[in-house]
Amino acid sequence: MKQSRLLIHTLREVPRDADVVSQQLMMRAGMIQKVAAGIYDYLPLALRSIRKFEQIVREELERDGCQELLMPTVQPAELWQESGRWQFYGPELRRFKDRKEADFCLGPTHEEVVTDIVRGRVNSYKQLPMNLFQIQTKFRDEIRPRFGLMRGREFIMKDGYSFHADDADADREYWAMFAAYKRIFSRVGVKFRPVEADSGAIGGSFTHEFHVLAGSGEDAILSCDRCEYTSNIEKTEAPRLPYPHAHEPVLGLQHAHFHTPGIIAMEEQARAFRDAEHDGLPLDHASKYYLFRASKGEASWDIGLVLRSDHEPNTVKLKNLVGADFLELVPVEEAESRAGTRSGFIGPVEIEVPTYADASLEGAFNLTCGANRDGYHHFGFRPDRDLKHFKGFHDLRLAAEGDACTRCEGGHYQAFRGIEVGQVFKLGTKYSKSMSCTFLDKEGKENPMVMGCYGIGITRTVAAVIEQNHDADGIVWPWPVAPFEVHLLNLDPGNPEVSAVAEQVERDLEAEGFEVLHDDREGLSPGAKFKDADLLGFPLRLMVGSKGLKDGVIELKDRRTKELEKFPPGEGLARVRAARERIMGELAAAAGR
RNA sequence: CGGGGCGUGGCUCAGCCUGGUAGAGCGCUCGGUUCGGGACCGAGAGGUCGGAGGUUCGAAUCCUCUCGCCCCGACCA
Repeated sequence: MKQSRLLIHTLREVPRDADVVSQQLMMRAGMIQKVAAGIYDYLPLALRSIRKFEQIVREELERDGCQELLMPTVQPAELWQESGRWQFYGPELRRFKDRKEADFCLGPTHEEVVTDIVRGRVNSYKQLPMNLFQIQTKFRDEIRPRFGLMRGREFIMKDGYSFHADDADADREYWAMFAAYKRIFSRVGVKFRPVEADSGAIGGSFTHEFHVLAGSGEDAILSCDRCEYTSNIEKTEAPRLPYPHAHEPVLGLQHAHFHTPGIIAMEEQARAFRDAEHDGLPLDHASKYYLFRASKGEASWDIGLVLRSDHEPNTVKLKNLVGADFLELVPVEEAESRAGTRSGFIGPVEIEVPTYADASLEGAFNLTCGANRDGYHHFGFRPDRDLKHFKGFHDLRLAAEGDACTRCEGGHYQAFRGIEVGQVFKLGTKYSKSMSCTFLDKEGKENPMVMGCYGIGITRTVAAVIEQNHDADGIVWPWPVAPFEVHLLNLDPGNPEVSAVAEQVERDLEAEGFEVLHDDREGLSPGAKFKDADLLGFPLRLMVGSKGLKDGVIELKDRRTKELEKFPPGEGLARVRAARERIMGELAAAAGR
C-alpha cells in the first residue's frame, strides 16, 4: 500500500477535545475522527486494527464451537416489554418511534433478540448447548461519553449468548469462555487480568471482567501478590481487622462529650481527645458515620453505616447487603436536620435508622463519634451496645492496597488500574423464564434454558491497546493488531535508484504476505517521515535512502526496542521475517503477564 | 441532570475586558533552493467569528435566548 494514496492526515498538534492518550494518538495518527459526542468515524488505519482484533475473537470463539450471526441494531419494543426491561432500562436505551408510531429502540445489547431467536428454533435438550455471538455496532446513549473510543455512545462490541439444559453445563461454558477470553487477550499482546466483579443490575449469579492494565484505566483492581485472587475493588473482600485497643481501655477518659469546636476532619477529631495521659487518640479509635438513602423500585429508605475513621465505605457491598438497586448519600441539609446539628458533628447513636457497622469495628469500644451537638464529639461509643437499630457487623469497607488477602495465607493486595474490555456473565434463567425460552428434557418435561452472556468491547480494546502501548513519540503497536506490520520509508523518492530498491523491497515483502505501508510521499524531509512513522507506530520500520545505499545497505528499526540493523537490500525479506519471529516469540513468552 | 470551561479558515490558538479594515503558526496549492529526526525563500487559495434576536451610526467584541462541544460527579463493553 502506498502511503501517498492512503486516506490519512497526521496532526502535529493535539486536537483540543482529546484528553486521553489513546484518543490523542488515534486522532493525530489519522485513525479516527469525531462526528458527534461519543460517535466516531473509523478511518482506514483504525479499521484495519479493528478487523484484525475481530478476527482473533472469531477464531478463538469458533474453536469452542460458537456460531456467528448478526442481529439488527433496531429492535422492537415488544421484546423489551416481554423481558420487562423496557421500563427498567434507563435513558441509555434510546427509544424512538417509527412512522407508524410503533415503539423501537437502538440495541444496547441483545439478550431479548437472541432469546427470541432461540425459543423459536430450539426446543429439545438434543439441540443444546448453543452458543451464538455477533460482532456489531451498539448504541448506548451514555450520560457522559468521554475518552474517545473508550466510552463512546456508538461502539463495536462482540456479544455472545449461550443456552444450556442445566446449571452445570452453563458453568462449564462459563469457564470455557473464560479460557477463550484469556487466549484472545494473550494473542493481542496486552497485559490483562481476569477480575472477579460485582454482578450489578443485570442480575446474574457470578461474573468476571477482563481488564487491560493501564494507568489511565477507570477501574481500580486489587490483586493478591501471592495467590490468584484478583477483583474489582467494588467487590474485593476486606479483611476484618482486630480492634487493637482491647487490652488497654482508655481509663482516664470519661464516657462523655468532648468539646471539639470547629473540628471536622477525622485526624483533628482523634487528636482532640486528650487528658493528662492521652495526647490524642489513634485514628482507629475514631469512627465515622454515613447516612445513605437506599431505593428499590418505588420504595426508598434510609440506612446508616459506621466505619473506622481511616476506612472508606464500599457502597456496592452495602447496596447488595440491603437489597437495594440504588444508594446515594442523604443530602447534607437533610442529615443535619435529622441529627439536629451541623455536618461534622453528626453521630450514629441517637439516630432512628437501621445502622450497619463494618466488620473491623466488631469488638471495638471506646470509639469516638459525633455527638449530634454542635461543637461536640462523643467518646465511649460501642456499636453493638449503643445503636438503637443495630443491623450487625459486615464487610462494608473498601479494601485497600496492602490489606491482607482473604483467600490465602500471607498474601497482600496490590493495586492496579484497568480498562474493562470484556465480561463473562452467568445469567441463569432470568430471560428464558420471562420470555418462555424452554426446552423438553429427556423425561419430556419443559424447563427454562440456563443462559450465559459474554461481551468484548472491540473498539474499546483497540483504544486500550494504545493506552498500554505508546511512548512519547507515538503508538507502539503489538504486532497482532497493528494496522500494518512494516512501514517502508523511501527517504529519497526523487532518486530513481532509491525508489527502485524501495519498490523491489515492497514487492518482496508483500509477496510473502507482509502488510506493508510504503511511504513514497515526495517533497518531505526524512525527518518528517521519521516523525510520522513513530506516530503511526507499526512494529517494524524499513528505511531506504541514498545515504544508506551509498554503503550498499538499507535499515530496519524495531519500533519498541529502537534497535537498528543495516544490511544489503537483498536481505530485506529474510531480516523482516526474522524480526517477526523474534517479536512474536517475545509476545508468546509474555502472554497475559 | 448538577458544577466548571470552550465555540474565530482543515488543525492549534490570538483578538473580546476598553465596539471601528478578521490575524498568527501548522497544513494545503504554485515556483525555486534544500534533503538521514517535523528545511528555507517567494507567490497564493481558504473564515456569513456556532446560530437567532437585541443594543448601537457601527458587533467576533456588549445584552438575551438557543445549539453544540469538553472537563469533574451518578451508568457500562
